[in-house]
Amino acid sequence: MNAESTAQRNTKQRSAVSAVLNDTEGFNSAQDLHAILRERGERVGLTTVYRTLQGLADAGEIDVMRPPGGEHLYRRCSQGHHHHLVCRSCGTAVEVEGPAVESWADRVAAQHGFVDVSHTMEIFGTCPECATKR
Amino acid sequence: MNAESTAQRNTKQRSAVSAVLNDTEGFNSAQDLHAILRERGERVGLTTVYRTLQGLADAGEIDVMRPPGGEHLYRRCSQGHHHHLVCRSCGTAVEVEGPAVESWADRVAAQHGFVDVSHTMEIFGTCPECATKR
DNA sequence: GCGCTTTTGACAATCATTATCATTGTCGGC
DNA sequence: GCCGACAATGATAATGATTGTCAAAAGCGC
Repeated sequence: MNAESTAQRNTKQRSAVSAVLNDTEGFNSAQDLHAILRERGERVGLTTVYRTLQGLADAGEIDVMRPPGGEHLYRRCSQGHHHHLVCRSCGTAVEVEGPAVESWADRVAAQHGFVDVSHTMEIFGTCPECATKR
Repeated sequence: MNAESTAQRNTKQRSAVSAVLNDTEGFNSAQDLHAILRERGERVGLTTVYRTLQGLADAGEIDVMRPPGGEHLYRRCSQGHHHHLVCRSCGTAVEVEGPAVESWADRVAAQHGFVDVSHTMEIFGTCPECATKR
């Protein structure tokens, strides 16, 4: 048994996925990223995109969001723990930090005796641009 | 066209689904609820279960959770806005309130000019029982 | 009771994600 | 630089929850 099973090998595909995540701004679904790679002429299988994204997510290098609608969305984000304020219309995402929220979640969990605590939070709304447009 | 299309009719199926939600404690998937109805001898189609749950969720009578894993989980909850502290192992769910979180979310969204704001939050952890067991 | 309208439910369709497995590419040692 | 073991890849099939469809079967108002 070894906890250090970081037997990750460097492959072109992995770099390609990572590169696309660098170039794209908002959240993208796995299928979107796959399509972008295709357009770029990169030969990457859909399966690999999923696997790579999972790996990156596990490594904490990208953020995953599960919006109501069923698709997983991925995005390269700044390091550290933070949450997202997402526009329902255009998908623009703003990174926000809420130390108060973190501590509140931990505190509440501790009060109930829960350990090994994590949490998820997303804020949805309509951004100024989309609000004026409609 | 009428915005007041709350033309809900009372049917046995709807009562049955609601009854099961009353009897069950934790979160249940639509398929679980359907199975329970079957065991009870109620004749309810899977489609109807989904539709009924959606309706109840829209009406705010039940809560929906989308845990990482893909299934929608439903639960009858106390009225009003609140969040859940869920055990990863046994699924026990505690309702928690966090006025601070609500106001924080609203404030942050407002700062960025977002309107029509909503948010989702789930706290995951291991409950005392499961923690001592392992 | 009657008729209109909603609801139901069996089944098919959808669609993102995961599993499969033979082939290919990397890495580390020689 | 070359080789062999082993992880990574990727085309395809499988999975499985959710949604769509539409004829038949209840509700509700009168």
